[in-house]
Amino acid sequence: MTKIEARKEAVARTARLDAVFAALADPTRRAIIERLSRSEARVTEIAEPFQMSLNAVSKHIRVLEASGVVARHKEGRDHILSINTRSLDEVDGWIERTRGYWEERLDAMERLLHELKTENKSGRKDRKHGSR
Amino acid sequence: MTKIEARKEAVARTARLDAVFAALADPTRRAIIERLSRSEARVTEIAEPFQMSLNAVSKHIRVLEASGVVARHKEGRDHILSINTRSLDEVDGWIERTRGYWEERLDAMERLLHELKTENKSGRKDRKHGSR
DNA sequence: AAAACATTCAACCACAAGGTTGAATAAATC
DNA sequence: GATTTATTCAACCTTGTGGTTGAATGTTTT
Repeated sequence: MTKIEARKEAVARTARLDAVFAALADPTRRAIIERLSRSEARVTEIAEPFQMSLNAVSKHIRVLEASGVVARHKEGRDHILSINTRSLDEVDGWIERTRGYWEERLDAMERLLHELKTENKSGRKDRKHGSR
Repeated sequence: MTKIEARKEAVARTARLDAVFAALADPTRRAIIERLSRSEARVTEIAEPFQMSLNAVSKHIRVLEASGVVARHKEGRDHILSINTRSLDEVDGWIERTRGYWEERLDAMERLLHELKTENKSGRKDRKHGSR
């Protein structure tokens, strides 16, 4: 990969992260994703539990689709939505990477600093994802 | 915990997720976090690499602070910023949980469907976080 | 105490976001 | 083929967001 290609890639990844994080920042959209994490569904089905108009939900779905978090395929007049977990992977990757740095430093300093300063701060931090 | 308390908790968690995801949706703010994941820093230090005004960066920092992703303490006229990974844990938790559902289903269906339908789609999906 | 520095506050602007309603398109049903 | 059903498109409104500049606040240096 050339330098220019690599730069393009990075820019694209940034834009994707922007879009996915923004998509997840709305509670309605997270609810839609949670709904879809259980099964595929049509637009109307998805809209049903919400107060707002069908149109509003349709717009939310478009945002999710544009961000790559949900995919759509048509079956006759129905539009069937489903989750695309690969986009979540990318976001999760960023979080893990960022936390990674922080925790490496913390691991090194924690015993030194925390043991010296505060004795009463209960046990080790809970490290969800092992390694790293 | 009473039902009402539990409801309040859920609402608060939703608001927190809103805030954290929104905070992470801006590339400048993610860059700030990445910067802080390496070491604490003052506002001016953080602002230095960016094109925009110091004021703009100051506002971004406030957003990050309001979302709980970064913490601030003052040392004289300097404001020292640092990351709070616990807020990232919460976000990560949501992602893992949501992807969890999806992948459970996928795990069950994947062999059936994918093996039957498409033979050429190379090996298993990469499962970053083991279990769940 | 005056000057320099670190940071925020306040007012403003352009534009995107989340919602509404009403009409348009396209497929299924009668 | 007329009607109902599923969904989007288009125009509009209000609020929030990211940026600007200029002044204000508080702290360190001289």
